[in-house]
Amino acid sequence: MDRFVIRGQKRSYNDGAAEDVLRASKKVKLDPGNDNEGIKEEEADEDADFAEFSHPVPWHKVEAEGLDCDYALLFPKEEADHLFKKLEEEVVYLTGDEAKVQVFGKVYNVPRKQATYGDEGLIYTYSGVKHLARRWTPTLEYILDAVSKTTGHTFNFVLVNRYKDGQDHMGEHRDDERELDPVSPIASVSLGAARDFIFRHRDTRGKYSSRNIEPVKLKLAHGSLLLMNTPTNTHWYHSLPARKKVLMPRINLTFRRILMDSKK
DNA sequence: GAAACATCATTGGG
DNA sequence: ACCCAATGATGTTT
Repeated sequence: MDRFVIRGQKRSYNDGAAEDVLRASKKVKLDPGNDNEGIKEEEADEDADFAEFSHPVPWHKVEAEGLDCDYALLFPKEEADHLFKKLEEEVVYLTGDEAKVQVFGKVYNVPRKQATYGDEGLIYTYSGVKHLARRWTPTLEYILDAVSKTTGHTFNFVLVNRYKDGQDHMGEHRDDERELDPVSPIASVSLGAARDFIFRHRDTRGKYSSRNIEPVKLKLAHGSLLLMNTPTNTHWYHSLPARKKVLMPRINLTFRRILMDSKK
């Protein structure tokens, strides 16, 4: 299977036909089995959308007030299958105290598995606990490379979250840690079981919310890439809700740019 | 009708 | 001021 060789291989969507594929697929439904409001089917400025990326894949703009995301299928199924398997072999998840979180005085296991990888010396803070990033594995480096080429952005860190089935989930939060580069997008790669992903505007939370803005609901497919651009993460919370009918695992990689010498 | 889902209030130490 | 997860209540959807 040499086409999965790490680095230096031509990607299947990068061949001569890519431009035609790109033109042909103006509108891809993210959630064909579900006719809901999930994605706004905007297709006004395809050219503008694609122009900013050096590595053309068919992007789909997801927009709302203060929300700006781009969604694309980055890896074809075969390759996504392979990458998932390799990550299952390579990724070392946090255990023990590092896999626990304290909420209202009680200690819980986080309802998923987490790992942090990145450039040497990078530290990620989750819920008050600092985690030293492990060195990149070959597969993570390969995916990092694909994401960088596709988005035109560089990243020096990835948070890996593994959801063993639909019971595993992540509560509503923002990725607005102080150590993150505020102008850099966050790139979220999904492998394995497709899961619902929900954005909620911060001003719609709670009983006496000041605004009435519809949530933005996506289904993150196997092999997909969701780019969350600024200022999405300052105005919108997101969550990965439990879905009891999902029986298979999902691995999510969120690539970030962490400021190295953050003198605050 | 039952199960799943959605939303809110409640719980506090760091 | 905010974050993090579970639980119970209540309402809605499938």
